Amino acid sequence: MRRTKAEAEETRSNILSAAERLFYEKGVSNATLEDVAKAAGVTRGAIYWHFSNKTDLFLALYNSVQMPQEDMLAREIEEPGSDVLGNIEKLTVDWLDELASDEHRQRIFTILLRCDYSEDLMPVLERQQEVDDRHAALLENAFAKASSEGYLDANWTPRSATKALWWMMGGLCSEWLLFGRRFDLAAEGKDGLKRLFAGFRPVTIDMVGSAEVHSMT
Amino acid sequence: MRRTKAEAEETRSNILSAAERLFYEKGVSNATLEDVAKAAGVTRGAIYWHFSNKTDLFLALYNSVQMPQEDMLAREIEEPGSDVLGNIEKLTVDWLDELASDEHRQRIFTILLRCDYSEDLMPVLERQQEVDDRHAALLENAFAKASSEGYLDANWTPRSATKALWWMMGGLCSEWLLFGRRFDLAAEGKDGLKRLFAGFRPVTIDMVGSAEVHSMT
DNA sequence: ATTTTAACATACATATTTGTTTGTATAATT
DNA sequence: AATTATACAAACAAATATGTATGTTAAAAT
Repeated sequence: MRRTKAEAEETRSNILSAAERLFYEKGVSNATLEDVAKAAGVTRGAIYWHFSNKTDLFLALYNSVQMPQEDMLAREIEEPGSDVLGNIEKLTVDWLDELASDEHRQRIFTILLRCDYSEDLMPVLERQQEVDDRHAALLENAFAKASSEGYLDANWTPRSATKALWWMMGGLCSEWLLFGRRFDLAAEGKDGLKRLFAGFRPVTIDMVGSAEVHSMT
Repeated sequence: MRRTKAEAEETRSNILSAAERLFYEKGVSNATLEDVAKAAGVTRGAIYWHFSNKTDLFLALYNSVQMPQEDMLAREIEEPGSDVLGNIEKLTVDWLDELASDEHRQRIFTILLRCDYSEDLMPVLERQQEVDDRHAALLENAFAKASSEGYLDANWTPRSATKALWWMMGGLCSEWLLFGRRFDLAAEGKDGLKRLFAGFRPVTIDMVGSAEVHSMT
């Protein structure tokens, strides 16, 4: 039953998809390698051939998903003179759209969210932290640029705006993923972001007219 | 070795605390009942006497933490004429303070966040959802009251404000709990909430002065 | 055409965890 | 004071998952 290299690569990939489905459905630690093997149409022998153990399989799965478009974010910031806040907002909304339409990514993120990280999975947590930190730093740079150009309302600092956006995105996606996707992520997210970003932009005189003016109490 | 009723109740509580610590440290599914028993200074016999199995123990632990102060929120809304938005903000900040100073609650929440919910734990997830929904509904009521009294900026609706606040709190607490509490939850949370709530309040003429006025492009 | 080796399947040995059963000392009951 | 039921500990049985070792077949290599 010796397979050609292409076939072997296919079973490897089959194992990975099966692992993704089962880790997602039963949780990483509740899914057994026997389950994964059966779902992939192979025996554990195949799994142990391609991966050294469950942790290794998990790490391979984790590495198989390419993380969000940092480069895009970085490039958007470079673009001079354009509407920086608008760019950030668009990028964020796009990211939500992608997540909403990519079940693969949904499952991976869900797995990452709700797996309990025992000691051997710590590298995953740490790498997640790294990526997050870099990402947040880029965001803060973008907001800093917006701020220096006068496009950030005085109420916000680059750092606070970054965090508000970050936390809102985190809460939004977590709730959506963990609680059965009970709402339209793209639509609701877009709406929420629109309002949040409206708050980021400086207030202009003509905006005040529409609101009732309250006297200070 | 038959113990008095009080002693028995104490071992039961010891088991619960040990379970809390170990579920927190190793994750629910990676912590064995033997671990818990050892940590509690008993044998598994004691655990099986007080609880029927691990799931039951987990549920008991979950039930032992009283959920956030819905009643307080409900009462605050009733209070007439007062600054509703201010009340919500204060309540939220207080909630963060409590979480920041209550390690017990921190561990419970962390456990709930990162345990993978296999089928037998589903009741927990569902109850969490229930509580969350009720809580969110109360919040929305409060924002609706604020709105009807003209205290909510036109940019926001009760529902959108609720969600923005909800998601931000969720993201904030999740990041803090899951990523090693790397920042000052109470301080940063308070700051972020201050800015978010500033955006909730209607803009008044005198606020515009401090900001540079940009011409419309 | 042989030989070798890659890509698995199969079988096995072991460790781990769980659930249950039995034993037992003592508090509570009568 | 004798009995009973409680609150466990200790032992046992069974299931489950893991890791490894061995077998097998066909693709490559020679």
